[in-house]
Amino acid sequence: MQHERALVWFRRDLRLEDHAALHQALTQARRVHCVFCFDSEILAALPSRCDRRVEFIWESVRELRAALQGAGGELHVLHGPARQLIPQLAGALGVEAVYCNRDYEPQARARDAEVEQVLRAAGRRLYQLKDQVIFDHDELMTRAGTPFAVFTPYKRAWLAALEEVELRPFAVAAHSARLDPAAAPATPTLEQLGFQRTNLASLRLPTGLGGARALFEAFLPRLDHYRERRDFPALAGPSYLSTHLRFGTISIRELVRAARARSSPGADCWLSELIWRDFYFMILFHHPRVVDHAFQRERDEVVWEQDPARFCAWCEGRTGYPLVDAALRQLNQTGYMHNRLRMVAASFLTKDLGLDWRLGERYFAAQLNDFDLAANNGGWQWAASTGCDAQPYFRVFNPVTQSQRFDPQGAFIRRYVPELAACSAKEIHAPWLIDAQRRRALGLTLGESYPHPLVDHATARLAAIRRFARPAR
DNA sequence: TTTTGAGTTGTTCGA
DNA sequence: GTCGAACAACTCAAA
Repeated sequence: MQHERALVWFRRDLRLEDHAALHQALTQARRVHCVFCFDSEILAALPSRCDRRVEFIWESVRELRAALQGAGGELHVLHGPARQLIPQLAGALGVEAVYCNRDYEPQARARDAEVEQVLRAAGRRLYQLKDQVIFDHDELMTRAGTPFAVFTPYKRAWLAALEEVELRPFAVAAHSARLDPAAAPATPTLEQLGFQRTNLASLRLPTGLGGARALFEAFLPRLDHYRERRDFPALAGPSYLSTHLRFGTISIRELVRAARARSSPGADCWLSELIWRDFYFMILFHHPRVVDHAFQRERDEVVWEQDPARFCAWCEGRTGYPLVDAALRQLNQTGYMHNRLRMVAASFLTKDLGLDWRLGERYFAAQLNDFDLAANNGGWQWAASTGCDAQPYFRVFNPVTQSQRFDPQGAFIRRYVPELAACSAKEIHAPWLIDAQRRRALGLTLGESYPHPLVDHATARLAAIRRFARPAR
């Protein structure tokens, strides 16, 4: 036994099972305390006091606390600056070590480095465990010893390495008697944190461990169909686990085990998406500059348009392109956007409107329940053709073609753009092409009941390609 | 060191 | 409607 007392610091890993830091602490210490801190520095930076993510975390923390109590332990729930409160609590409890799961975002790394320093000055240790990813930033390297920069070779190396590991769950139950049950103050209310209720409860996004379990169980029978269904926003193709993966209410290892247990094209395809997640964490760790710069340095020279009115129309789902508008309205109303639509929306902002990818990235960051810096940044830079392994710049999505291909009946558009609900499946993708008489019959007045298209796609596409083309040599 | 093969998600044009 | 080529070279990763 290495330590008499330890403290497990929960952050984006709000579960009890298959939890690396908790498992390690229970293995190495006789007495284990647990803490979660609503970090006032993070909360203050949020754009709104009405934030589904905060409510989701708050609900999940309450469930985690109940689960810990059920297992014979307790969860200290703090509110304030984590980099001060965590070392303070470690001191008050007299622990020798603090255990947490590693975070890859630049700000979190800075915070953790500071906490480690303060703890060390007081003679305590901070252990950071691998838990968010299957393979850490330094575990998969090219033969030249450099980090991968292209997905496919990374994926090959990742799959080869997966063959060599067992991915056994980090069991907690065996040592749960070591959890310390000493009472802790009540969990602050949402109001005390400075936040209001949102429409979270009305969404199909159950919170906490139980919510993650329910979504996972519901997805398993669909897993084998993932590949055929995932691109159609009107279908239940994806797992809808992204927010749970973001806040760690389910373990990535459990998902990978499930994918590996099947051998179907659907399971392989889904596993590939999980590998993208590891890939972007790795990229962010090695290249923190991508947070506000193009991964491809020469793409920082691209001159973007300045047009706040158009940006605003995009945000509000008023571009006049039905699928793009449906996508943004889905985001605004629910905090979720289907992955296919994230690409369509990002392509439209950066290629059709010629606006800086960082604007869209920050808007998504503010709105997405599942917002994760690494994946969001990677996805935006892919779509904007500025990233590592990005889409070639001349490959520009056609918002009408994408609409016809991936929402052929217009079912998804009708859900979020009701003013077009009466249009036929043929008409709904490009309402400006409907002739005047038929438009009157539909009660559709462009510019009034639904906007004119903000730009002409064919023209915008050529402008986008020019924007990226290098000057003639 | 040099060479070789390959690269998430697409669109348009012309035959 | 269907098909293949062009889009534009460039860089990465492995042999």
